[in-house]
Formats: sequence, structure tokens, C-alpha cells
Amino acid sequence: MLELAILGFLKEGPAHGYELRTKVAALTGHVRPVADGTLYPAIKRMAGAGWITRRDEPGAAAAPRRVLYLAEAGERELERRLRDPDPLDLSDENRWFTLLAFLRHLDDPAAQAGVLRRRLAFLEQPASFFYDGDRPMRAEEFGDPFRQGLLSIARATSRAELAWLHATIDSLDRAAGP
Amino acid sequence: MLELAILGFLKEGPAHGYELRTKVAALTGHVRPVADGTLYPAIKRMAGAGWITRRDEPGAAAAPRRVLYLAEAGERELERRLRDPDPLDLSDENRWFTLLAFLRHLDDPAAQAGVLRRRLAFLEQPASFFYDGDRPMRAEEFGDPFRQGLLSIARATSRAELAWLHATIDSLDRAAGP
DNA sequence: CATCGATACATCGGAGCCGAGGTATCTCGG
DNA sequence: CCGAGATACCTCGGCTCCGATGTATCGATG
Repeated sequence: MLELAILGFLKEGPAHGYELRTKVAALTGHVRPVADGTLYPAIKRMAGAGWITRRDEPGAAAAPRRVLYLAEAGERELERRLRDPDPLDLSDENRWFTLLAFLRHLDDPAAQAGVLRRRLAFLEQPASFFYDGDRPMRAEEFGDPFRQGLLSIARATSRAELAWLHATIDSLDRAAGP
Repeated sequence: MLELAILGFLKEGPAHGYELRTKVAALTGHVRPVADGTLYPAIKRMAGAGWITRRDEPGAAAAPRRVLYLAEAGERELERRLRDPDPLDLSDENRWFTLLAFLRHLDDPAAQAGVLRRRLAFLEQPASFFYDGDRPMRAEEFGDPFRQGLLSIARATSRAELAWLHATIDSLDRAAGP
């Protein structure tokens, strides 16, 4: 998830680590702030894989900045991850939203629509949160307000996203169509 | 997150591992299915910590079942985790929803309201997903539909939860109040 | 009566992530 | 001119998690 965010932001221009830290924190931080001990090892890892290149930037800043650029292998990796997402990227909200934030870098409406359709298929499979033996429970059945709230919030979220998915898939299809 | 779910479900009665697997998958599976390689080590870990006890159940099932019971230390651990949640449990959606599912086991409306208030405080801090340098961007500004969708879905979710939080805190306060 | 699928439990390697800590420089207020 | 705070980078230990793989039994299907 972090790696995708780094690839996506670097696609929009070079940045140094601390700058990425701010951007990633803004994007995913409303849910889970990124720790330095997560970010910098990720950068190192990705540089080792050849996805990004580092150049030392002299002067200017307080501490020596190491500017990060997306390498060609990194572009390919980003494209690959967007076009054919890991199953977890489609089911886990955090990962999915991260993917969504960079889906615009996939320069192909048909492929974009394909990704949205896969998320749609996931969202449309009926989910019951609680069971009484084999029987799925309905919200009205559990007396406590917490599980009722849980269900109603989850449903509101789901409705909002489903509506958006349908509308966006339609418009992408029109853009890709004959 | 998994441990909290296991503690919570066992609070509602004993179960064997495979049964837990189903319940946990129903609760968190809409987002992130649980793998056997995650569940069984967690059970082992928690048995080692003295939170749950295992008894072999003879006969009946195909394979030998090991029934799990919540031990006293486990009850205390559950109470502790609900009453004073880890910061990550308040920010990460997955973790938060799991916590919410078992908040009813905290037998104290004032404490429950306290937990909701902490989530409220987190949700109320303004979140901007994207920045143009230092300046937070508004949804209308980024042309691509994906980030617009991301923002509108996130806001719909946030609105739904905020409304529920306020209403529920009020009613808990009335229940706890004089 | 043999095979397949579901039930049920378990282990292993590898990976990402968190939290805490550490280093160094620059700027600004007192 | 001194110290506090922001900037900027990095490492380490420990934990949880994933995915693959393995074992064994029961019931139903053909």
C-alpha cells in the first residue's frame, strides 16, 4: 500500500523523502499515519529494486536531501499494480482508496473501467457481519446500538461507493467505446 | 485486530477454531478475509498468554476439535482493550469497526461514551487528502474523476458516522447520567 | 467402493509495519 | 549566543500478517 503511494506520487514529479512523508500522511493519514520506520525502509527497498533512483541535492535545506525520481522500472511497476491489482487492494478499504487515488495514471479508460468493475464485483457480494449459527442476522435483531451503528455506517458507505462506481464506469465506457 | 475479535467472540461463548474462522471472516471478511496462517498462530499465542484455554472435544466432528474458552485473564484483556483502545484502533477503519462490534461487552455506558468520544475527536480533525505544495486542494480542483470520487465517498462515510456518533453519545450520556 | 469436497488443525518462510531511538543541520526567539 | 524546534534521514527489534503447504477424517456422489 505504501509502495503504491510512493510510486504514484513520484509519477507526478520527483520528491525527497520528507516531502513524501507529508504527502503520504495526508492521503492515508486520516486512517493510519505513516511512520518513519515504515517510509524510509520502503524507499530503500524500492531503490534496491530499481524502481526509484536517488540523487543527493546539495545546499538549500537544513539536512542533506536525497531527491527521489521514478525510474523506468518503477513506471512499469506502477502500471502493473494499477492494471492488475492485488486482491487485497480491492477488498481492503485503505488499499483500495490508495489505488483509487492513482488510477488516473493508468492511461486507458477501458483498463480503468476494468479495475472499477472488479471492485464493484467485490462490493456487490452480499456481506453479513454477524451470524446466529448459519443464519445471517439483520440489523434490527441485535439489540445493542453499536452493531446497529456498525451496519448502518457500512451500508451508507457501500451505497455511496456503489452509486459512484456505476456512474463512473458508465462514463469511462462511453470514453472508451466506439 | 484479530486478537480483539477472538476475545470478543469468545466472550459470547466457547467456540472451536474453525468456527471462529467463519465468524471472524464474516465480521472482517468484507474487507480483509482472515487466513488460516493468521488465525491459528493467533490462537496459539493467546493460549500461551493465558487468555484462552483449549479443551479437546471427542467425537462428533470429522476432525478433532479443540474447543476454546475465554479465561479470566482474557476477560480482563478484552475489557482493557475496549476501555483504553490502542490509538490505531481509533484511526484505522478496520480496527475501529472491529472494536465497535464488541463495545457492548464494556458494561459501562460512561466508558462506552468515552471511547466514542475519542473516535469523534479523531474524525473531527479536518483531513485533506491532497496538497498543492502547502495548500490543501478541494475536490473541484483535481480534474480526474477518481480523486473526486475518493473524496466524495470518504465524506459520505464520515458524515454517516459523525451523525451516528453524536446521537449515540447523547443516548449513552442519558443512560449514565443522574 | 473410490474419489472428491468439506471439515479441522497446523507449520513455515517471508514480508510489511510500528514504535522508539538516534544523528545532524538550520533558524529563530529570548 | 544559546537552546528549542523544525527539517531531514536512518536503524533496530519485535510483531502481525499472508500465502503456500501439509495432514487427517468424515460424508456424499457416482
